Amino acid sequence: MNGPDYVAQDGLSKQRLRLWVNLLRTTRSIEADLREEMRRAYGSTLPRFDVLSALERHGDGLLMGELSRHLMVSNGNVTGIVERLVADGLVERLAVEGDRRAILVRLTPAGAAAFGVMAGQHEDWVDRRLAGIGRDEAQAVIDSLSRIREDRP
Amino acid sequence: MNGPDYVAQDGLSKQRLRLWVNLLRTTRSIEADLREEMRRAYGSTLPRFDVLSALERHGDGLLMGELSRHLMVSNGNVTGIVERLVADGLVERLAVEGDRRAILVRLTPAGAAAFGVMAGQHEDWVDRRLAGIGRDEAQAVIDSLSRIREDRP
DNA sequence: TCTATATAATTAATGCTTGAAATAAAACTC
DNA sequence: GAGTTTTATTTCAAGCATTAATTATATAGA
Repeated sequence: MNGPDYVAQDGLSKQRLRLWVNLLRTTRSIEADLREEMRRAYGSTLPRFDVLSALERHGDGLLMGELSRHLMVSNGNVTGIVERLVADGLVERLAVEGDRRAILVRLTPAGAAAFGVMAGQHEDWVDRRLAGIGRDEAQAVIDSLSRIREDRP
Repeated sequence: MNGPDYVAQDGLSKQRLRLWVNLLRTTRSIEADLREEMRRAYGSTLPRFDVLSALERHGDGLLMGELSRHLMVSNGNVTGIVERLVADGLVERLAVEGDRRAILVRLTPAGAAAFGVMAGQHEDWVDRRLAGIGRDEAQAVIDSLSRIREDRP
């Protein structure tokens, strides 16, 4: 707690804070751009896209709880988003054989079609937004971020 | 659009998409942890902390619009958060000499004191959450993120 | 089997967030 | 200096998000 050790520790903590601020600002900036495009092009939102995307990757459907864990958002949140997607006919709720508490959520054909169109465009928006980043640099950042997530106490 | 070029381009776009997904998941994970701590320790929220933090860095106060740009959130959003902070006595609104449209927002002494307590703790939470990242690695990620933000079209 | 506990999902209250419309004041322009 | 445009902020409606409480069902133990 004296001399160079303390200074080094203090500087490192500040550096990590800078990293966090950069992470937050960058994510917000990209998210704002994608939200704007999604609204302009499809009159839709990112949370809706995220739900469709998760369901696309799990063609057999997901339980509400699984969906909530995949998206890292609360249970009650998913209820509302799925409700609106059901109202738009993009998603359907199915009873689960053998567990009457559970509800399976799945893309409808219309939902799969809508997602197919959006997903390509979405990838393109991201590609343009990250145009300055090459393969190796991307991998390096991915590795750092993965470690942060796994290091969680 | 054929052979290795296409494959390379395609792979890079997918890689950038992976980078974006990692960015989003990591930021959400850290944000969720910080929100939880902030709620538990101070019964407060991150958006409120962000406003106090911006005002701390600008001791003379900020206009609503400047605050909104600093935080990268909408104008109407700031109105609501500042309103609650004013109600709690942490922030005050002042008329601006020479422009009766504008409103200057500033920390009250109570707000400065409250922020002082929270800021140290906040830095510590971030430090622990990013404990696996060293100085050079942090700098490398910061550099990549900064470039992404500056590359904005 | 009865009861206690755990799990799946929804509901409710509150706060955050956006985009668009409204208000009001300042700055231009003719 | 009257009318137009721009700027600063708020208001509003809708959707997103969280936590806590509730409902309903399933599981485990006595």
